Amino acid sequence: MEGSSSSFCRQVTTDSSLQQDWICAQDLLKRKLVLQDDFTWTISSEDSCSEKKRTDNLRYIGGVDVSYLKEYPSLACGALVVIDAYTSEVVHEEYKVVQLDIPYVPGFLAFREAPVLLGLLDKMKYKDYPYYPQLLMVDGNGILHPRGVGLACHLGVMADIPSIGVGKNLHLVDGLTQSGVRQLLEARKNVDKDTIPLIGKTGQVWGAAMCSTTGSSKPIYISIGHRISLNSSCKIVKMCCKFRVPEPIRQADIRSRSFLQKMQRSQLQV
DNA sequence: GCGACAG
DNA sequence: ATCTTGTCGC
Repeated sequence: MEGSSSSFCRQVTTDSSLQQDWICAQDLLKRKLVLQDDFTWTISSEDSCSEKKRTDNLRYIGGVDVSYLKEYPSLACGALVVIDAYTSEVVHEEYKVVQLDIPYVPGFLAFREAPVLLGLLDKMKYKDYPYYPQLLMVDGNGILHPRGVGLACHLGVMADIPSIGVGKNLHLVDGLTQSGVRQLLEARKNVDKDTIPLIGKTGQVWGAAMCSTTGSSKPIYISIGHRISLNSSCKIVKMCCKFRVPEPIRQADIRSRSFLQKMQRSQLQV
């Protein structure tokens, strides 16, 4: 039948009028973005900070991620962890298991993952827990996005918190390619640079690619989320990288996955 | 027209 | 994103 292919496409790509709504929402969010440093704390530059200035330093960094199970693709676990930048230890963790009916569509990740994550931030604030994060690190991009408003921007604006986007894979935008970026990084290694700006064919700076650990060839992709500059973003991410993925996101990733799997096992035994 | 596409 | 074991190396 002639209608079969179009209805199949509609299933896969999501209703187009819904996507128009999403684009509209993203355009509104984009107007509220602040692309420069807008916070009161300072970034601890190793030991060069005096004892009394320490209290003004960035200390509590939030990391968020969402995990899934293959068996139940619509089941998800959102996680928010807070890391003490001085010790790298987790000082707070929040989880929420939800059913997600919104599919993952490239360019619209926020509409799938933001609600549960915003709920976790709200809960921390509402319950007046200590360690409410001063900054949010997000597993997903900031302005490195087809319309310049990725998940990290979305969360930053909605929760009014400085945020940084960290992608493990490059979102292909404005002519950027993985291979092109890697070539540039390879060339810069000879001059002791592990971070390069991501400049598209239009000249736009979308973020930065960083080889975050010594000797790693696979970069991570950093972009502004909200209320922070790219420079500060890179400094902070670098500061958090014990491994390739910065600790706040890495812990959110590990713990959300294990939370979901523990839950699955206990359900099976009942 | 075809392929590519964060998590 | 998800599944999965061992295994190579510091």
